[in-house]
Amino acid sequence: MNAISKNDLMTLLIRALKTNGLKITEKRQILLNVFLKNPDTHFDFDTLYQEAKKEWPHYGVATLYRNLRIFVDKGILSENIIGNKKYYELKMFNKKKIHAHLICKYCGSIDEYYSPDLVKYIKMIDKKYDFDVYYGELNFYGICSNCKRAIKNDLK
Amino acid sequence: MNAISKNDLMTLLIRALKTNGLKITEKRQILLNVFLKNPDTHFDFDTLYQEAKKEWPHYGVATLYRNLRIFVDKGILSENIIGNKKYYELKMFNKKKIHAHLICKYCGSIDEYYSPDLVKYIKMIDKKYDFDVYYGELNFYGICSNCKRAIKNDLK
DNA sequence: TTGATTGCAAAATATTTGCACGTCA
DNA sequence: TGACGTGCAAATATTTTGCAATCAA
Repeated sequence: MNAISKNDLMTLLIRALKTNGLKITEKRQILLNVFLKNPDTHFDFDTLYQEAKKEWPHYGVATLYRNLRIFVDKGILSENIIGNKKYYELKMFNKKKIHAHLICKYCGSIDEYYSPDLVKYIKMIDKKYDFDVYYGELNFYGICSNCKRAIKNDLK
Repeated sequence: MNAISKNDLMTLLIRALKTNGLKITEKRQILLNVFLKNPDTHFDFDTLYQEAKKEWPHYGVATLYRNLRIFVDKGILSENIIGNKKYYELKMFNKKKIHAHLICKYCGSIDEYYSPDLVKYIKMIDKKYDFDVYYGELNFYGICSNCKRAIKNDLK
């Protein structure tokens, strides 16, 4: 196994900042670190804000809003709106790039789903509509297997 | 051709209101009529508000917000968030139900796309993840054919 | 040094709510 | 009539902006 360490990932992220002409500030590192600590999570604004404040109590909302926007623009984070909330995730972790979210209406869990069929499907859109897809948001709402099981048990 | 007339569609919508225990008020009819007038359009709040005000100058924001939420909850309208805006469309027109939006980053146009492959794709998710999909939002961002052509001409 | 970044507070937007009045069934 | 719906204004929530101070390069 050659899993990439969190330190390595941070190095990559810092390189990404440099590449984009952004300064490596402590506030930005704190933010990116929140993502690194929990790579599979989709964070909403409030959670990010609370987590950032744990590291730096004076972290300002404006700073967070500004950096989120910059990071999304520069392609470091992706933004996904589910329900009424915006969720952010490190694009780095989604080498799969375009993936789908499976959102459970019962427990609110957000899982990711990816398959080569999705790529095939997108290529088909390109061809059929002469539309160049370069990014996609796919949200499927439904009931996850855990909740299905729980519901069945309740009915017993 | 047996195209359904707008009157018929309004009748269906009114029936939908009744079925859901909602009163048939003038304000609601005005709102639904905005959608009927332009069936293929995805309306944002401001556009809906302006259109409603044309028919009833005192139409209030609260009324519009409330009715939009009710209609979305009852499944009469669907809500889709693109960029920072919420867009609404009559579900009635989307018998296809789950369809994708092709959003052009240049001109902002929003086209709809549907194919049986999408249905197949969703069924696969059901099976593979044991996740019951009952609704989906799919937004693909890219460049539409018109803009591609325009860009090519500019480069000449 | 110098332009980018930050925190704070204020401003601008977006959305919801309380309430008196109106109206659909 | 009576519950539901509406408009207005006020309250909240969300996001952006101006600006002086600070910081990274």
